[in-house]
Amino acid sequence: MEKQTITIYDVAREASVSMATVSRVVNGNPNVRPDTREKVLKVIEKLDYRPNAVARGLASHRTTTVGVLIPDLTNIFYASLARGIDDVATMYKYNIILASADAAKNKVDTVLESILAKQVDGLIFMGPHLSDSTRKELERSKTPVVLAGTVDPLDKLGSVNIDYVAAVKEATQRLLSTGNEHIAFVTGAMTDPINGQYRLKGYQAALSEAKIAYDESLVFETEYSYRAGEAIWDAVKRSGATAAVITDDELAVGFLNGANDGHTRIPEDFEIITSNNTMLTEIVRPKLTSIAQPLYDIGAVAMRLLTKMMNKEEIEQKTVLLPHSIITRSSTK
Amino acid sequence: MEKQTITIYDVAREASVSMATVSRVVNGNPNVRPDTREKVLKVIEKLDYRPNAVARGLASHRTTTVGVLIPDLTNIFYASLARGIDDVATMYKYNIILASADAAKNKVDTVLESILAKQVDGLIFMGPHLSDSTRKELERSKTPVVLAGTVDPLDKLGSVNIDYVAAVKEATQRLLSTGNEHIAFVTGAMTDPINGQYRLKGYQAALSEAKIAYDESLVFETEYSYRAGEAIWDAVKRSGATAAVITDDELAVGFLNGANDGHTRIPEDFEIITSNNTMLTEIVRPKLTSIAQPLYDIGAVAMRLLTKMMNKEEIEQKTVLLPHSIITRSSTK
DNA sequence: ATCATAAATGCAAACGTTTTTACAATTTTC
DNA sequence: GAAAATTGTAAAAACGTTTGCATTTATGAT
Repeated sequence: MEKQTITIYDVAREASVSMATVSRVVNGNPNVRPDTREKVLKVIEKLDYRPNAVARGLASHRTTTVGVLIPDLTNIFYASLARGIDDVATMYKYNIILASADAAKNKVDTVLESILAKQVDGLIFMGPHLSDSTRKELERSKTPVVLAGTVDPLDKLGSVNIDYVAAVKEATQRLLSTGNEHIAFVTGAMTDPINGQYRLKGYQAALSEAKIAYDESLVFETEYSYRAGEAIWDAVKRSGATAAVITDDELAVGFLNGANDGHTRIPEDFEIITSNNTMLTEIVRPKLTSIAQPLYDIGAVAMRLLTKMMNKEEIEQKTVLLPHSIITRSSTK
Repeated sequence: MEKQTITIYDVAREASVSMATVSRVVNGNPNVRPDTREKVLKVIEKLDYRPNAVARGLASHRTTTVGVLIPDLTNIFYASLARGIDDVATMYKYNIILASADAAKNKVDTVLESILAKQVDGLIFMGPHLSDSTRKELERSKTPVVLAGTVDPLDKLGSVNIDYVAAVKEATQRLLSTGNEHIAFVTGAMTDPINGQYRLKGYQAALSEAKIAYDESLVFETEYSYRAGEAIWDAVKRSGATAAVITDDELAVGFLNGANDGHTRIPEDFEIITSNNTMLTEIVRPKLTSIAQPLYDIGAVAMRLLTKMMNKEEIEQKTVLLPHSIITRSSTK
């Protein structure tokens, strides 16, 4: 009663051809006469033969599997990217080994190791921070890697993003344009390059162009979660800010509700711009003005880029910047 | 420059032992003398040897990989289950091959086939409906399967759920208790057993016990999405209902905002109970009263159950019902 | 010491494919 | 009609492990 599997050998025998020929048929190799192909296909059908991907992977050194590292499955931002990744992966016949790796918990390297052991053909990395040890691990494995929705400050790996500097600058300018002089910047860990090196720069650039002094006490560093947003509202309000650029929707939504529940009127008394334009921005009241990133596309393009790398195709540019915009809703004047 | 990999053979040679011994060391087989183990470990360290999981899978017929089918990654309900699954999988050293398979698009069987080809040791199936062809495919593969957050009307496969009949019955009773006589039931496809056979039954049971005639025109069948909720609000309102039981949070949130934007006061003029108690219920205003399902746990327990099946351990019961409750918030009186 | 037993190791055959090589059969070319 | 080129097929060697079995070495009781 054990898994008695039909192998390529059974098919070969039954069709009176060699295993090699069956393999060719299965893989669409043109060097097979139409009638033998036909004959083999008949037998495959009859025996209901299914190639074993593991054996195939061992023999061919290709597993048609890619690893995907995601910090948090339940964060809509990452889930949206993942959907783009998944769709394109399926399109190109790749399976995805997904692993969530909370950077905070130092799980990344362990998880990565287990994924690499599975001989994935490529890897997509989401999440804000790529540690040195992770980078080293990746290099040693020589597996093609693309970052999705996160930057590589060393600019060595493939990556797909929007221009975070410009986006945050525009968002800040939008708030400046309605007369705000004290604009808070609420974001995640500054050690993440995307925050500390890119977004912050955009924020500062906008202020500087408007001849407003950068005030560190208006920068709030917290984590990306609803609760964190609720929690930080009071502090931001007390800082004297009259508007905020927030870099994550869950955070922004928590923040907004903190304001709502504290009876501050949005946008009359306080304006908010968030950054990811996920469904959340439309669910809350007032709806949130947001930087619009093409989330699905970032994932999709990242995966597409990865397929090229895995095929060793020529890559015109390994850092792709997708367009962004600002969608005005009701949390700004 | 090609991937010159260190194999078990290299380690064996360098440590002057046989491959078998190295294999034993790597796999923690106790039949190795401490000092040889030590010696081998040193060499492994020195050569930075990493076992190839594909070869391992071929030789041992175990891949330490499980397949996970998810209908929609961006639906927080499923994402929450997935997180539970992922955590437990990691705990037991399994990797996850994740595939999203929109049942609507008939992708399920194709995707499933590709996953099974990868020789996964087990499979977790989410999503409301298990078609006959899918079921057949699963049976033929003899792969252990657990359904998470969905029922098996034939009661053949493992599954982890709450008692959907009781939960919806209680939710309906909650609405009856505040005097509602026309309660709408807003849900997904009735062809999905979880809706047509379980939840509906709970709804009907509550009505019947309250001696209220079941009125089919109060049952609304739509899809699980924010837009669908917004869209259906008017129809429900026009039906004369004064309250609704809704079986998906995104749907409920859309519905709520439809009501809000149409200036119906919740809960004064219309009461709502939703079903999944995701973060969304706390994000909207008024916050939504909800059936509370232990989402993370459903996923976690499902994965745990699957590990037992994969180990061929004795299973006390293959259908697990986890406790539920009703969390009262502000969308009910 | 001696033998029986148990523990540690090695040998070599799987595992189910792909891929290389070689050759036979066919087709093309002149 | 022979030589050359092409095509179709088979045989066998990888791929990097695990594992059953045989063999060697250690252990302990006599």
